[in-house]
Order: sequence, then structure tokens, then C-alpha cells
Amino acid sequence: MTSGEEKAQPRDERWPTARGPRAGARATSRDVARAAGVSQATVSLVMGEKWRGRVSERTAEAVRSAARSLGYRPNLAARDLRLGRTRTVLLVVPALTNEFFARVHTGVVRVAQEHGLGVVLYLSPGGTGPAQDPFASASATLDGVLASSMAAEALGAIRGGGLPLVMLDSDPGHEGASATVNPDIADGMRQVAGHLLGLGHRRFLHLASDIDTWTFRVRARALTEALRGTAGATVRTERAPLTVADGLRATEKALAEPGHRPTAIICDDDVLAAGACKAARRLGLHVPADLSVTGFTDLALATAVEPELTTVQLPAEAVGEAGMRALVAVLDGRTPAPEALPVRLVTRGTTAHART
Amino acid sequence: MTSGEEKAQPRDERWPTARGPRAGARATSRDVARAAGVSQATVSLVMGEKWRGRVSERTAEAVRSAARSLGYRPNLAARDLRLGRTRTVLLVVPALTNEFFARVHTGVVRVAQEHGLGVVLYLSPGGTGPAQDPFASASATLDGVLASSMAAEALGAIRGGGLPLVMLDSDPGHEGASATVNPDIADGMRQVAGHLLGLGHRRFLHLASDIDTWTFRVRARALTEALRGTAGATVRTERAPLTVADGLRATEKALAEPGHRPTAIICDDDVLAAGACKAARRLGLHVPADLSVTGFTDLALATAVEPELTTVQLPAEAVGEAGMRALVAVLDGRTPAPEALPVRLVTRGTTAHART
DNA sequence: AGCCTCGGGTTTTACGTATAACTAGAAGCG
DNA sequence: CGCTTCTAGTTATACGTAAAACCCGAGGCT
Repeated sequence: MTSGEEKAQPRDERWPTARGPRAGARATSRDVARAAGVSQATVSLVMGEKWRGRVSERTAEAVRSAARSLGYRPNLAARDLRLGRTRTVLLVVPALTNEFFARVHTGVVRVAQEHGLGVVLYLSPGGTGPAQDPFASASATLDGVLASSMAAEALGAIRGGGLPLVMLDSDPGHEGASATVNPDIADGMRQVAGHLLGLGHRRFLHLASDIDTWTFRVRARALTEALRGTAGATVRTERAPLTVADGLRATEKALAEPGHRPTAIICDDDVLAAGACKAARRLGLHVPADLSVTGFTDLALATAVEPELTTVQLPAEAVGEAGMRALVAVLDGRTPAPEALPVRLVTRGTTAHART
Repeated sequence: MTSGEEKAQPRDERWPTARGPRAGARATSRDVARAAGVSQATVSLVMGEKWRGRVSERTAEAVRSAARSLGYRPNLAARDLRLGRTRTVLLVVPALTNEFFARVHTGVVRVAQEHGLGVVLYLSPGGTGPAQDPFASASATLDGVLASSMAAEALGAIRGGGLPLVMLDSDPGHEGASATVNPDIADGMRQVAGHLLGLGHRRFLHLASDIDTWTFRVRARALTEALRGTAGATVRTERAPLTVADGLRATEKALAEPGHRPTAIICDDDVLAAGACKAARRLGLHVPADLSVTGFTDLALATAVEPELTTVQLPAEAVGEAGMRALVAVLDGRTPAPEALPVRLVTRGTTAHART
């Protein structure tokens, strides 16, 4: 007696409820095969672009046209399952409110889009957080990872995954990284130093970031080295978090101290430079006549403030693009060389000849 | 006759080449089942949290502990294939270089992370582009879409997908949208008008965006209405693209025209306000003594410029968070009500009493 | 006793794809 | 001719999971 028949209802609604009209059950490769009068395998071969000598041009075209008229689109979950991959990469950055990373992200997404890859974003906890596992919280299965050096804490968990890892704005030859892509920070700082030395400046304040990552260490080292060659050039360092307010505070403090009054302030970032300019104004100093200030990164605010900031323009989008391209290369089995992208000093209104 | 036994070799190297040491073949639910001495189905039931009366607490615990010690993590591609979904949502915005959208994105990602969803970003072509199909370029299979009103062009393709769609910063009751989430733009503009009227201003310049989307239309309408009640209040409108430079140009032009010299400039965005301030300074006007200026959004540059901008603070992250939460609700079959998030006027240095 | 229910599982199947292994006919060839 | 090789496919299987359908022993009810 075949009971168990009378409960028929709960078969539908395979989708929780939403999605409205259930988007009329997409066509599968089998549907295409039926329409084209071939086997499913043949469809797969044709769609996979790997049918060089396996399928005749005639049938290939038949398959393609059947696919087109059915609006066939491969089910990517199935393909991923079969191939053991995900077409998804993780981008790890500390915060998107930082315009630099927002631009890097833009670049990453742009080339990911070209390659049919999805980018899922993981916001690394801001230093304080317990650096929870990205794989637990994000969609967990990934093909590769792009990470900023400023997100170093999260890297332990990532390394554990054994995934291809491209480091951005980070130590070239970073251990465990499959590739690295950086703006040429050192050269940027050299350009700044050259520019200011050429204007006659000798006493500098280096307004540095208070966090200790590659990108900032390089700035400091490059500055020291660039100044070494010039007799009488001295530099004092003050550290501050990367905000306008902190830059202002740190500058006020540094300028209040006796001795070694700088004629130029070299900042690790534009926000610090903006703060420095504000501080100078409050102290009655005129920028750039009394005091030169340089920024770094070339954020939007660099041209919003007055005078506009002389700063080093970092190719943020290009970093993202190159990083994503490098990751694609790694995924394809190639091994890209470390890249250092050129930067350039943009001379605007905050630097001038040193007072004599 | 059971032949077909003798072929054993060509089984390995399932991964194309990359990935280095092949990350030691992850444990599957079957491995867990074997370890726990149960069937694969039982593992699936236990891990799926849907085993209320189907599995005893004893075996459930056995399964969990086996899973833990094997480091089992479900293969999401397989789960997706089975369930016909993707745990991936698409966020459509015009650009991330716009700080507002970067912050919205941050909010979206934050709550997506909580729900184990991935966010893939689609950058809608900047108005000029041919609005290519997001599904072709991005990872194509999605559970839902979040879109900004400024990305309206791409919506046709999205609507075609029949996916749940949450509109951000957009017309409530937007056709085809499953939900909408906006900052309360109208109220923000009312607060601006009230503030300036209270300071004695009567002649206004409205420095507006040149693009025609909900968020900007609302500003204009709210401003007109707020001014309607006050005798003698007049407003002229000037349009410009949302950049500092264009704001500067538009302001210079507007102030150069004879008649109706405004005492206050109300801007649709902070970047326009920054431009307006620069223009005023060039014309020898002192902000705020001679001219008041207000912004909108409260971007980072609002506090970087001097004087700092009086502006309407939009809860960008909250918009992203609420939007993502609404999408999750829709995915769960609920129907969230349209949300209007409160905004607040932040009074800083660019507004003061009108000259008498 | 005969029957149903119910707890606690197991077996089986399906999701849609990619590809290894097989096959059949045609051609090459000494 | 008898052998291999090439072309153009087909068949069969596996990927890892979710869940429907089945199964079995122990009570419970009448």
C-alpha cells in the first residue's frame, strides 16, 4: 500500500519565498544539448572553448546557436564544484573610508570584472580587534587573496589557507606572498627631498604615521638616505595617527618645542599635511612663505584645501589593477615578478623657497 | 562481468597547476561521517542546524566533535548547487572614489560579513558607458542586488534578472524595488534652511548637482518648500558637476552676475561647498563673515578645509547596513518597510549671521 | 494482537557541469 | 589486407551537499 502519497504540497517553493516569479528555471547544458541534437558533453566542450579538434565547426555552431536562443548561461556553482574553485577572490584592507584603499579597490574590481571574477571584501579589524578568521565570516571558499600590508594581523589565518596571496603596498619578497605590487614609495620620498632641498630647505620635520608597516618604514628610510648626501640637512620625526586632527596636534606640539625650528614639514600622508597647514595657520605662520609642507598620496582633499597640497601622487587604482592582474597570473600558474609602480611629485601651493 | 577494475592511475592533480602544495584536500561531510560512525546524511542534518527531532543529542555531539577535529568546512559550491543559490549579492554604485559610496559599501560589507554573504561590486559605467550587463561581467549568479539611485542606467539589466532588489538613496516606492533605504535628505535640507533663516539670511544661491537623480531632486524640492514660508526669501539655482573645481567655477560665475547677490550658498555636496569657499576667497569675500556656505554629506574634506564646513551629516555606513539588512530580510521572505534614516546638521565654521 | 506513531537514523537521488575513457567510422599505409 | 591513427563524437562518472523517501524497533492505543 503506497501511503505517503497524500502529502504532496511541500514540494514547491525551493526558494524561501522571495524572488517573485521564480525566474523561470534557467536552461541547463542538457537543455541545450537536446535542442541541438547532441550530447551534454558536447555542449560542455563547445562552451568551454576547448574543442579544437574534438568537435566539427558545424555542430559547434549548432550548439552555440541553440545556447543563444535558449539564453543558456552556465551554472557557475556547478562548474565551481566540478573544478574545485570559486572565481572569487578576497580583498583584505583595513578600511574603505581611507580613500587610498577605496581607489585600490576600484582598480581591483575593474580587472576582476574583466576576468569574470568576483571580489569579496574583508575589512580587517582595526588593529584592536581580535583578527577573526576571514574565512569563517566571508563566503569562505576562495581562489586567492589580495591583501594590503596594513592588514597584516589577518594574514596568519589567510596564510593557513594555503591560497595564492598577492600583497599590495607591501614588502617585496614578503614571505608567503605569491607576488607583490607596490607604488614606488622610496622614489616618491626621494622626489620630495630633492624638491625641498632644491628650494633651500635644510631643517625638516618628518610628520610620520604612528603605525609601523612597510609603506611607512620605507618613507622614513628613503628620507634619511636622501638627506644623507646634503651637508647640514637635519630631520626630526614626530608620529601621529593618520587624521587631520592628530596631524594638527602633533605639528603644534613639534613647533612649540625649542631649538631646531623646521622650515619644511614632510608628511607621510595628505591628511597629516592638511593638519600641519591648519596648525601653521593657527601659529601665525604663512604656508608656504614661512613654512613648506608636503603630503603623500594625493587624496581628494589635497586640492580641496587652500593652498593646495604639494604631494606625491600614488597610483592607487593602478596598484589595484596590477595586483589583480598578478593574482590572475598566479591562478594561471605563472609567477609574476614584483612590480614597483612609478609615482610622481605634484608641485602645488604648499612649498616654496626657504626663508633666508 | 565486472571488468573496469584495472584503471587506477590518472586520478590526481585535480587542480590546474597553481595553488602550490594543493592545500591538503579538505575534509568532506563524508569524511566526517566516517569518523563519527554515521551516514553522510546525518552529518548534513547536524551541520544544517535542522535536526530538531531527527538526531539524538549524543550522535549530534559526536558529529560536531568529529567535524571540529577534522577541520571540516562545508563546500559552499556544492551547497549552492544543491540549494540553487549563491550567498552572493551585487552592489551597484557609480564609483568608489566617491567617499559617500565607499562608506555605504563599508556598511554593506559589514553586515554581509555577519550573515556569511559575499558582496561583489559592480561599478556602473559613468553615465556615458553603454551600461553593459552586470551579470555577464560579474560572477553572474546572484541572490540579490543592492543599487544606488545614481546607477539607474544599469537597472534595466538587473530588473530583467528578477532578483530581489534593494534601492539605496533612492525614491521610496521605486518601481520594481523590494525595499528602499534612504537618508532623510529632505529633513537635512530643511535643517539647513532653518539654520540659515535663523541667522537672518534671505538671498540664497543653491549650488546644485548637474545630475538628475532622486537624491538631488529631493534637495531642491525641500529647499523650495522650506523657504516658501518666509517672506522675502529668494533662491537662485546654479548647477555643476560634483567636483571642487566645478564648484569653484560655478560660484565665480554666479557671483559675478549682477543683481541678487546671495548672502548664503547652499550646496548639494561638500565638494561643491569647498569649491564655493575657494571662489569666495578669490573674490575677496570672507567666509563666513561676508558669505555663509553649507555643504552636504560630511565628507572627510569637510573638516580638512579651513574654515571647516557647516554641513549635513549623512549616515552613509548606516545606509549600507540598513540596506543589506533589508536585503537579507527579503531573502528570508519578509518584506521590510522603506526606511528613512535620520540626518543631522553639523554647525561648523562656514555659517554666520548675515551682514545687515 | 494488530495497528499506528514516533524517534532516530540510513539510502538514494538530484543539483549542472567537466572530463576521462570509450567507440565507431574513415583514412593512411606498407 | 590488417594495422594504426585520426576525427567526431558519446557514455559514464565525480565533484560535495541537502533532503525526500524509506526503514526499523519501541511504545501506545484500542
